[in-house]
Amino acid sequence: MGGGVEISEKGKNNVEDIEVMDTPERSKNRQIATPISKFEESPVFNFLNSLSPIRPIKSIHISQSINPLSFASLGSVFTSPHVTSVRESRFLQRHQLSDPSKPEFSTDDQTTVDPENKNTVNVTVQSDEQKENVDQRESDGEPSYDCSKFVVDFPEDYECNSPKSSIKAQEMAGYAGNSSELVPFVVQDCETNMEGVIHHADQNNEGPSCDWDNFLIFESPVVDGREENMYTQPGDGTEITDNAGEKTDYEHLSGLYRGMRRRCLVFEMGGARRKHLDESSGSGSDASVLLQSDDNNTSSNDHKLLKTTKLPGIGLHLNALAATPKEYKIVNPQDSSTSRRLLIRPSSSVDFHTSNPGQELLNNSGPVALSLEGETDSAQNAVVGNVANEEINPSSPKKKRRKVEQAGEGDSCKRCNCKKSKCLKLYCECFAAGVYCVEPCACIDCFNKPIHEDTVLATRKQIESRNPLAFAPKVIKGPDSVVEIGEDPSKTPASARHKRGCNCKKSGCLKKYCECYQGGVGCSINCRCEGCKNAFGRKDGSCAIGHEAEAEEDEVEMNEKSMLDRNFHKNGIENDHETNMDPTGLPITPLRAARQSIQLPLSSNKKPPRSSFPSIGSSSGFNARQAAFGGPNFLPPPPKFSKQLEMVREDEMPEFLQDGSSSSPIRGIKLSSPNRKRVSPARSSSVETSTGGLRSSRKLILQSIPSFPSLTNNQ
DNA sequence: GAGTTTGAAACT
DNA sequence: CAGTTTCAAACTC
Repeated sequence: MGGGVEISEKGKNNVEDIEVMDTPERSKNRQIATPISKFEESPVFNFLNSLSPIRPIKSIHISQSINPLSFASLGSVFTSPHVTSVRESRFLQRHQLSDPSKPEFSTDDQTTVDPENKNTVNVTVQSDEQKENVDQRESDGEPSYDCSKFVVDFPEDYECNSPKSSIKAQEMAGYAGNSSELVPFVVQDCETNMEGVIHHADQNNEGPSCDWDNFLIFESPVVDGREENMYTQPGDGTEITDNAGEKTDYEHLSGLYRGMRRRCLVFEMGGARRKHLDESSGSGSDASVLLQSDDNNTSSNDHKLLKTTKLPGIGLHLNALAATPKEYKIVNPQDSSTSRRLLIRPSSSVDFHTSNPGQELLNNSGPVALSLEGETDSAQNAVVGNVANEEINPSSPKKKRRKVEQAGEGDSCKRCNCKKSKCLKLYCECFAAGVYCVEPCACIDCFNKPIHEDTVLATRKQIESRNPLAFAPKVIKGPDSVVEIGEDPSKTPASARHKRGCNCKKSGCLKKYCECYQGGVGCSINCRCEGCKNAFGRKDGSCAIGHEAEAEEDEVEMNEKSMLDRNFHKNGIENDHETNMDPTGLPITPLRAARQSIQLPLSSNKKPPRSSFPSIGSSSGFNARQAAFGGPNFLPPPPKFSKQLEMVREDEMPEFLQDGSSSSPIRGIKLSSPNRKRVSPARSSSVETSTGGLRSSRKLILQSIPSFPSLTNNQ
């Protein structure tokens, strides 16, 4: 991408430049949000405000803001996966953060994590809050991107943004449509944040610097002259290096800064990075080493960042998410578990998952993150080395799995036991989830590893050719769980649905055999199940829990579908949101990484769900569900599919953009015949996805529709 | 831990 | 498209 180039060019630019680089979301939010200032005064707003550590300076558009996020960058989404990735990252971040259960959140001393958490305080409120934060940031001139998380915590303390930012943000709104442009922006946002911080530090060595020190725990050996050299880029370096005398203090900052920027870069520019990685020689054994070797500042930056954050899973993938609290603290970059990468192709479409800066920050597996896109040979090798264990030691898969489960790892971490499929079929959870198999896996003859990237990608393509939505999330969650904040929490969110529906005959949709149940969603008319007793909602519309919502949803869904169709005809864009999947097949893996979970209601399982989702991704949906099921204690097994829910839409969008004709919303709409045995994935999925999105945010959708025109216009 | 059940995925 | 087979997870003992 040109993003890299732009970045370097703009590197000099300080806050101002960065500020200028408004994120697409931001711009959109701004556009959409402005009218919504009225929400500030709403009780909900107040509530959220109370929850949020950050003081809302600007009006917060709760409901609408959500839309922007979810739909937000239609243009961007369509245009570039990168942009979406960023957005996705937000979602991920939110979810992760949102989960209260996680130790991370609970601990105050978490230097790196907590800050972020602050950013995304409550899951239920998350989107709103985030928006608030975003708004604030916008108002403050702070970049809204995930990469800016660091800054986010310190918004007040570190107000590096120049007033110009707000003004420029508007200007930037025009960019929303252009992905290529957006990417750089994102990167810059990251940089900007950091720069802003740095500037601030320069100006005020005192306060902020101290905080940063605490915040930034740079373990990385990398902080040395060499690194300095590596990182010094035009502009960036200047700021950091300018204060030679104070260099010591800034090293951390610079490292962080660099790391952030790199992260952005990395995610944004998978291809470039990949190249670099390939070039990098190899000390492949250690991912961190690889990173360092990486020619771009980015790699080293990430490395630093990763180390700095010390949170596992920075790259965030499923692995990262899966990491147990312990793992988080003990982050071992080399640990294969952490090193799992999404099976994303270097291509843009894939980048989504990589782009979860937020998560990355949260989760430390920096090297992992790199590996995601990188797939560099060396990187691969490094990863491979880690992964090799899996292949070599397939023994006691269940044991491992259980162990992991017990450890509290969530869905985010897939662990398969494939023996015959070579982990190249959808039978393999890892493969299906778009992630490489990792150590915990007990698979045999596994080809789902970075080493076999080509094979994996080829296989993926093949499968996708067969079923474009094969890798799409099976359960579709509402555009934003937050959406339903206003609704009665006791009701089942019903924001999620299984795209294709299940075909259960004996399990009564009460066991994890049922994808719907596993995904924590109710069965719908799309299901061909027999004797459905799904606790989340029965096919017939009755729902053991929150059936009201369920039934309501169905109705709404139908209405929505019709609405959507109409709207689609008009705009032709909306679908994109909901429909994901890159035709190329590059998944949305990143999204999957998110694997937010909607937790199952009391699962019959005594054991923790195989892929028990750590509480990381508690989504609003989850919360609602939780409430519905009886509160915090209720921890249903994490849905296997929910993982990808949030990001899905965005991911899917590109495809539609590319091929709008192929999946017309209309076509999809009438997918569901109750009795149909199998729904053609493409249709059903597209439709369902759209509907799913609608459901979750049906109210929003209606609202959001109007906003689209503006977005498109910008483009 | 081994074996069974289940339903999705894959195949025909 | 329907039926069958394969597969691996979920589950039971």
